[in-house]
Amino acid sequence: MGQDRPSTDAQAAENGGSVKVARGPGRRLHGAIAHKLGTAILSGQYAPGDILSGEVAFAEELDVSRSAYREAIQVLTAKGLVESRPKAGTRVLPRNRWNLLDPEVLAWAFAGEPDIQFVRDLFELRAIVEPAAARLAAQRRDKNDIKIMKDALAAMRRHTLATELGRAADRDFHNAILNATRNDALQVLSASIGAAVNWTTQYKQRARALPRNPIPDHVRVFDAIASGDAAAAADAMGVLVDLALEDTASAMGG
Amino acid sequence: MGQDRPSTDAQAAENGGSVKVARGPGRRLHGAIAHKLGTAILSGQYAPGDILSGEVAFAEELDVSRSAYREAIQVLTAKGLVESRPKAGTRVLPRNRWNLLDPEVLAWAFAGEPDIQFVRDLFELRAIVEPAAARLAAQRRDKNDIKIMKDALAAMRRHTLATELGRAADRDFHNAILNATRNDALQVLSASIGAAVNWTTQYKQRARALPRNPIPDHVRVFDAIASGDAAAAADAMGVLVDLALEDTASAMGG
DNA sequence: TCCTGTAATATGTCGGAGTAATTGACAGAG
DNA sequence: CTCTGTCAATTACTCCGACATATTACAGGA
Repeated sequence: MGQDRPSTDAQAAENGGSVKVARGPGRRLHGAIAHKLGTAILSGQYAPGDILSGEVAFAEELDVSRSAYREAIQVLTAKGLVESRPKAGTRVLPRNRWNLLDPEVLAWAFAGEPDIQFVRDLFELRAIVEPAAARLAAQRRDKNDIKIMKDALAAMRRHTLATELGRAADRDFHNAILNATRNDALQVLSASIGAAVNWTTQYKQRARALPRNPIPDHVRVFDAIASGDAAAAADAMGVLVDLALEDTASAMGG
Repeated sequence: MGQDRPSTDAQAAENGGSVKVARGPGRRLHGAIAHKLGTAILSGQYAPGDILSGEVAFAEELDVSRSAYREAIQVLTAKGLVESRPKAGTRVLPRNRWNLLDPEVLAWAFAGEPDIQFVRDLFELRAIVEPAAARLAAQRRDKNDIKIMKDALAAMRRHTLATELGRAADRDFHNAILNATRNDALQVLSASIGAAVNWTTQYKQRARALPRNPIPDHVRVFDAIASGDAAAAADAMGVLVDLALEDTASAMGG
């Protein structure tokens, strides 16, 4: 069920501007609108301080009802991207008000060409958080955590990282580490950053095959956590993050 | 904060159970609804997996229109607290889907009696992030950053930390450090955590006067950053966080 | 027992009407 | 000329009632 009714192209001849929002399956209309506006803001198409058209005008331009449009605006407001006030309209907030760590915002940021500087910031944050997470995991993991990590590692060995199974195993491995930290805040944060950073992996893969075998580095992290060596775990994870940074940088920077 | 009386709101009278949502000035109705439901979820009043009443029923119970109720639900959905599906209703998502680092979610978490374990998690994360931020600030600060920090420090000396001016100066000081990191992601994250952790300061203050003079510790951080000594900056900030943790723990745990 | 089609139900979407609040302009006082 | 208070216009906000759509649950048949 792609396009609803092209029957209204009569008005296309009239204004030629009604850009209907594409909505995939399982995706609500207001979600699609939020995605469209969110990516537009994150890509810089709307700059902080800009004022969006009035509700009625914008909703009509998108060919949606005001209800759907407003619900989308509430989503953007909840994520700190915009702010609406009577008489003043809806304006894009300054960048430091954005919830840049919100998973959906991160997805919007990586929907188009991601800002190099922002990717650098995320890697920097990851280099801070992930080793600390590994340290905590080494201190708090139990038998069950170790088993899950071992299984994931085995799956990574079987399937290469180029396959979906392999990437799933990689995610499982890192998630197991996060679970072992017993820290919900750290867990949520690290999962978001990890997912976002892995978006860049797609570009990297597209450029060329992975030049390095990632298994040994993962094994080093696993051994340190399993043996309860906190310092070694933080160290090994730091190496892992650094390598990912190098690969991504060389793939993006040229 | 809110005088939300968890009492059973004995509405045995004829008003049929309309528990009107209180909405302060500058606070939209849907925002008030989101706040009410958000705090209810964060406080455990609704557990993950629970299904909220139908839109029509719930909206009528709150004595608001379905539109306003729906916009509030969109806000909660955007923050990962709930998920709505046709015929299935709106259910509370598992805790690991919540955007715990969203400023508004943090505010909701601290609206009532905050969960001890969660506070512990936040302090742990802060102990990871803040020293790293101080390290980066020491490496990247410029003349202007140093001037702002120095001014804030002077203001902290003039006004005690018990006054609003003093706390504002403290915030300025820490914000100056974050700005000096030149890392947007780190900035947003640290600002959220810092604000949330400072909520606990209110309880701490209420319990007893601050037992320690915080100025010398702040000076140590400032000197290290100003002189560009990254390791010393991280160290001094670590001390600062540890001291805050001790104070809060003794005030909360006894 | 399993599968398939059908019906019920709650969310999703729509359009319009009326309310409330903020801003910007204007007039008057200092 | 500047400042302050009031007023009006504009805009988002809220409410309402109806219809569309998707998903679940149940009943019927293989």
